[in-house]
Amino acid sequence: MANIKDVAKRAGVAVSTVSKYINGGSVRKYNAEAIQEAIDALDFKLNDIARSLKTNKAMTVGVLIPSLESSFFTSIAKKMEDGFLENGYGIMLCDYRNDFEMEKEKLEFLVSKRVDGLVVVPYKSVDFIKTHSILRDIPIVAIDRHIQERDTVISDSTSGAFKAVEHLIINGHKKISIIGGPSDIQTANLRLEGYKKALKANGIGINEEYIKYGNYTLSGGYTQMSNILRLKDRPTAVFVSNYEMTLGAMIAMSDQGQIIPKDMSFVGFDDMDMMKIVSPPLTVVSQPLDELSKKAVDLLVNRMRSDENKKATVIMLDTELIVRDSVKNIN
Amino acid sequence: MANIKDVAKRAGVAVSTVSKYINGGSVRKYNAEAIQEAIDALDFKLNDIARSLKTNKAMTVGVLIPSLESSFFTSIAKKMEDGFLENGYGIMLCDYRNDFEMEKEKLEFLVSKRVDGLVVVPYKSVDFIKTHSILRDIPIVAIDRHIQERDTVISDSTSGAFKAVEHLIINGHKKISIIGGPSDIQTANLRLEGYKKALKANGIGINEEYIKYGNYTLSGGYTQMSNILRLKDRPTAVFVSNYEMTLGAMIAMSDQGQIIPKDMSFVGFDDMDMMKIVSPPLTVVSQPLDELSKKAVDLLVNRMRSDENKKATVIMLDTELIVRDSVKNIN
DNA sequence: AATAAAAAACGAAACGTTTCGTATTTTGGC
DNA sequence: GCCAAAATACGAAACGTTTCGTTTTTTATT
Repeated sequence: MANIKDVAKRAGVAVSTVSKYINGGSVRKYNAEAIQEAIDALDFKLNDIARSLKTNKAMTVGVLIPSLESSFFTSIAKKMEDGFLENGYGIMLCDYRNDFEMEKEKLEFLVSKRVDGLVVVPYKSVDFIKTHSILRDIPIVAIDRHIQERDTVISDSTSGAFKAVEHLIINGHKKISIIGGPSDIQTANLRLEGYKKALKANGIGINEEYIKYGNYTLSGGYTQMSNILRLKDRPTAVFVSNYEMTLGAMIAMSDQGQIIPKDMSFVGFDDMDMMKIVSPPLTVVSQPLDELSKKAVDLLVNRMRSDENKKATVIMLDTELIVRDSVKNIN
Repeated sequence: MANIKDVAKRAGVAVSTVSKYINGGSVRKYNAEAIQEAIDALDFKLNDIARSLKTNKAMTVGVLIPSLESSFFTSIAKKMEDGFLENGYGIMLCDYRNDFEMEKEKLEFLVSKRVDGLVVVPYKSVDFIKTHSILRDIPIVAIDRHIQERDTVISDSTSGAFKAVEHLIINGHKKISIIGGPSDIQTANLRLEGYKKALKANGIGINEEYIKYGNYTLSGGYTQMSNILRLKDRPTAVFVSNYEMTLGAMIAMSDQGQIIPKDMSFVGFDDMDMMKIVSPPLTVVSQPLDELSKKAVDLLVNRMRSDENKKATVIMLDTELIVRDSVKNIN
């Protein structure tokens, strides 16, 4: 495989001149032509690894999401990839299966690839990122969940959950269950908080039995929904606080021969395509994915380009309640 | 940031000794201890880029799939990632949005990162891969679709489609439509072939009006299903030949107030979780994803480890028809 | 046409590793 | 305790770039 030296030799110029040409520096016309001829003839491809070693820039950003099987996150990943590509960056996409050990491993893997920056949907790595010798110094944007002293883009989980529950209350529901997430995930807590606030604001007491903690996965949603269906004093409605669990909860419903919204009203979280085709179409809290992705890209690109140490910015986006057919009016 | 030189200095040994230690060579005990102490104290992290430059191995494989928003492919990607990790390889995952230009770009991006091997779900890049100067010499495993003279893992599309259509016929259907894929995608052709074979084998004539070509995306399925519903002589059943289009076709049905299987019988392709929770649960042709992923990993790892030029192996896996509730018996 | 200033080309050093041939130390058999 | 053989350590070169200080060439001014 030809390298820059071979090109220089064939073109009859110095290596540094070839380098300059490749990187867009000004070069005398006849040299430019000779170099280009040599590049074509030798089928020279620049060795990015060598360049990275020298420049200490990989022109690559790492993207770490909880799971590749979550359309919510892959959808964001895809949108961000577009944005980064426009800015000249490629991406390395990894997932960590909602596993803390793997989360750390993948973070280190990405760092070992010397990515220039990172977009992370953090699970338990918040402290790890803060203390890890290298991660500490690398530009990172957190999405979906907050990392202290880091640029962060999130949507307003609390008010989203509030809207969802309020909607149920307006439709006459008083016995409302929530399938929340693990208490070590920020969005889970915030959504639970929104749930509680909405109940309180409407003078409805909190029944601890109605509060279930899933693990943000499909099977978690399934399990918790099953538990809810077994309750003696069964709720008339349930708010499921993320996308995967919403799917899982629906499987549980259908497995038990329960009909939405006849037997149970439903409000889900995250408006994926799927929410429109399931039967019935689901009422959901929708996060602005396009905006979220765009902001994340902008923040990270800025951070990577300038090394002035600006303070972290936190962007919180509004959610929207999309009303479809999964809530029964029992007034 | 500490490098291997700093470690050597602090440990009082030569750089090459540190290198040997890091790479598992035998080193005198007191030196090993001193080196480890230095590594810890200086928080030394090996620079993989420098190592890659020297060894010409990145211990990374590139995975290129058509779309990150297709659960079918992300699911495979995830399974393969596990396998590669077990073998010490990290992965770079990319998608190309079913776009040939982007397919080429991403291929070149991955190559520019000097990945050691590639797993590709090829769209139109078959020739590109065959002729491109670098791709020609890099280990590549094709999945889902075949690349000549390359290791390939696919499932038997033709017989899968055959089973699907046969199932419809057994249930009394004669007017059977297919939503196939673009004619430039191999699986699309093979599945169409299976469809035709099944009809012929059962003495049913082929009605060109019943053959629709979608683009393997959700919206393509939607459009083609809408077209089918508009047909004067409407079919009683439809076989949709991939996962995304199946979803799209279902949205179209529900948008037009059509009920499965009352108004139209359905057989889909690829048994994702979703197929179980939609209502009704869908009868589908299922591909063995675990096996497919595992074989792909094995093939590529072997290929990367030995550079003997073994002939390409093609593995074809069997599909399975999973019968659920989306086909009406009209006998 | 001479000269100063600007532009371009040059060559060597550096990035952080691994590798390889050589030098040194350790081991074990006598 | 000696010596050969085995084990380990060493130092320099190399991987393919970029960068920077210096030299050469071109351009502009008079």
